[in-house]
Amino acid sequence: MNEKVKSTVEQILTSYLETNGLRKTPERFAILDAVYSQSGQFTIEQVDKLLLKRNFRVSRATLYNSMRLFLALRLVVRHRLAGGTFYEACYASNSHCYQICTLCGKTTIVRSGEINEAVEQTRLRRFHKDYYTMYIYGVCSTCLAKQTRMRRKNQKKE
Amino acid sequence: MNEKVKSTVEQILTSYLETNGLRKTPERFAILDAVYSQSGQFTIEQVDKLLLKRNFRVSRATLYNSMRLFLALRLVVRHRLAGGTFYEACYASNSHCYQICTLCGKTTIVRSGEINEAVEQTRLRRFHKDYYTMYIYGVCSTCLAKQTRMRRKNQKKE
DNA sequence: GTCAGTGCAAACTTTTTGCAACTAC
DNA sequence: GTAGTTGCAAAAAGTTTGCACTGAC
Repeated sequence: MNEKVKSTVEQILTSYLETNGLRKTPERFAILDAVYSQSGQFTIEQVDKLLLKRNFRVSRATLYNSMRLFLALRLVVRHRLAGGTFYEACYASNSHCYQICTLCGKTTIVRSGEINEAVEQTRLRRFHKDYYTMYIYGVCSTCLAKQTRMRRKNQKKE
Repeated sequence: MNEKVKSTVEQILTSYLETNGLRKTPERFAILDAVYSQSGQFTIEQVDKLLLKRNFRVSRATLYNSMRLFLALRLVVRHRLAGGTFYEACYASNSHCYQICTLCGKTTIVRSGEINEAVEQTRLRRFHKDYYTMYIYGVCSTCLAKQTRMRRKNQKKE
């Protein structure tokens, strides 16, 4: 993640902490930086490892506390998928759409104006929309190819 | 859930087990029936409780194994939300859209032709679409009203 | 100096696993 | 009879909590 984004989210965190009378601890900023140094989806474990590599030790509790804070500020999103819990830095994009392969678990972000539009258009009853998360499940081309190959093999056997 | 649906899903399970050389154990059918006796979202715990009420004891392992089986057959969907993990009976409707209140956690199913259409229209790269799950986050009218009342109160104080 | 925040370890929740016993086929 | 399944208990994974200590303000 580039430095400009990092300084922007740092700014968001700073002003949130200040206006709410919370403390600007080095841990929070170190964790935020580590989060925005990840590419794509990552686990709590990976954040911890990166921090250690940078010689910054934090406790599990602090790590989870900070992630919960970032989650509330929507500086990260959390995905609790079949393969486990993953986080993702998400500054400035509130709604998200992913395609997930049900065979290998590979997850890719999808950008679709049509879907955005459709959600926008949809009127919900007794509800004020804020943002959405969508998971489109299916089979990626790699797994599809494997399946096809498999089937051919089995047919030859018979 | 009505009896017709129950017998249909039982049928689906039966034929799956038969064609795959798996066993039609009483546990599997008891659990499936309990799942389809729930209304709306439910937890593993609730399924267990209903089974106990019916004098049918199953181990945790069997419960989870069966749910995993039903998940694969798409007789249930699993939601791993902030408030915990919930399951939902879902025969014959593959894609799902929910509105979730980020304040009280209330979840309601949304039926939107527009969204279905939009997903249908969206072309994904190197991916064969199957079904989707969408969560629209926001604030429900009840919580919205509470917030508004709260604000008025605070303004009066000042 | 004060209190929010941290580290630590233990607790807790949820889910999985290994193994012996059981049973559907 | 023989695998596929189950029950049990222990383990694993993921997350929270209580408490003493620390450090940002």
